[in-house]
Amino acid sequence: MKTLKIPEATIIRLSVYSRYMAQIKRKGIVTISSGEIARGVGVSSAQVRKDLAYFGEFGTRGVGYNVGELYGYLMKILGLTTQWKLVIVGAGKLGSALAMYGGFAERGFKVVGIFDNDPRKIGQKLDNLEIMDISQLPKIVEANEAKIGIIAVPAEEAQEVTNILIKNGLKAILNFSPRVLSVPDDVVLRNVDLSVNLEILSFYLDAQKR
Amino acid sequence: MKTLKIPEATIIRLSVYSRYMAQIKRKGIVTISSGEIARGVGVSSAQVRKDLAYFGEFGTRGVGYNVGELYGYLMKILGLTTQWKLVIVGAGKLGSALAMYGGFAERGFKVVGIFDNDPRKIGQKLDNLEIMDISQLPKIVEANEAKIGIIAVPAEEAQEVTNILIKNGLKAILNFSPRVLSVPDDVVLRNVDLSVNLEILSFYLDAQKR
DNA sequence: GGATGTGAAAGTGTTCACAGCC
DNA sequence: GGCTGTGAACACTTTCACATCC
Repeated sequence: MKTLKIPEATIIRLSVYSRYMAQIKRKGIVTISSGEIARGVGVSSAQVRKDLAYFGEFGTRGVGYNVGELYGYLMKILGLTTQWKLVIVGAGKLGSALAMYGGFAERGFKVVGIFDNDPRKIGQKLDNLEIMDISQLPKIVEANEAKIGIIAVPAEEAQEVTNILIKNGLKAILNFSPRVLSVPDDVVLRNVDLSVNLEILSFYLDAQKR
Repeated sequence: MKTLKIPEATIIRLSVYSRYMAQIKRKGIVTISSGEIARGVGVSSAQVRKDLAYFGEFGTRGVGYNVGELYGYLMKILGLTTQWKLVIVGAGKLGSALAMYGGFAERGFKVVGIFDNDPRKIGQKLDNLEIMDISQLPKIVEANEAKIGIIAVPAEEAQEVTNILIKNGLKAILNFSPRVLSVPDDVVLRNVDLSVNLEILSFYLDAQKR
């Protein structure tokens, strides 16, 4: 395998391809071409082949890709053959919804704890998960070997919570707060900013009128 | 104003700048340089200046930018001087949380309706909003002049719901379902895929071990 | 024949570095 | 002197087009 710098956009598409392959696999289709994948997920066929080429040669010339095999390769590339444990900090509307969201389990992520600092919330149940005081976080992270933390607290508390997560050895953070966070180089950070997404729509809607 | 093609990454950053300016403004700071903005949001100062230069000359050489003015320009560029009305389809965990999420109102977005097709959910209240049958959507969209639709239904129903939204004249769609949607050219679509984001973290976490 | 894998070309976005202005 | 605004250089990503192989 060559060690090139892989574009982040490629990783995003690989995740999309993998889900598309799961869908195709369920239909019982055995073979698929880059062109068919491309049409299914809305990119070019060359793009599909280039993305896959970063990681190896998975297809057969003149034929295409074996659906089951390709799915397996994609899951392995994405690191989804092991189950990742994650914790959520912030048990407001968003944090609670994320804790109960079924989509994570489907792809092998397991929520092992949700934390808050509001005494009125501590002890409440979300499905099978009890909201715990943030002071319990170190114990839960260690016991479950959680590696991913989700931040669903208000902007003002986001950096503080981030520091706690990092101190407890978490190496990946998904930030839902509308605040730019600083993290050390060895921690992966992704921002899912709901307002930013609406504002992008606003920009293009408004632009249509100009 | 020049009409260049503006990178989408620029729009995302403008949204981030605008929120940072709101924060700075609250502190009572009057003037700020591109370098200070850059440090605050984690980009380069040249990037800040280039992004702004697409839309005009807002600063004063040797001095910097007036915080209040720049904030106003950014809000105008982003189309946030008018209030956008939006509807949410899907009143599951995620849709319900979004309906009650305070962050939207803060930036001038108003949820005017939430819809589902599950009879058990119809009539239930989320804060002041009653969950309605999807058949009521056309009426609500028209009465409120809603322009934005949020999709929070399972993957299988996502394209169908999208078609309904488009038929009712919505021009912008925020898709939370893990499905690639097709929309006409005049409809703006953004995807917020929670699992994709976790899978990107998974990829980089796994890569650390290699 | 047909679809992959891949260098080369085109296109897009970011950084550099400095002229211009306060 | 200091900071903006911007053309030019650079870096990165996508598309093209075709040799390669089943």
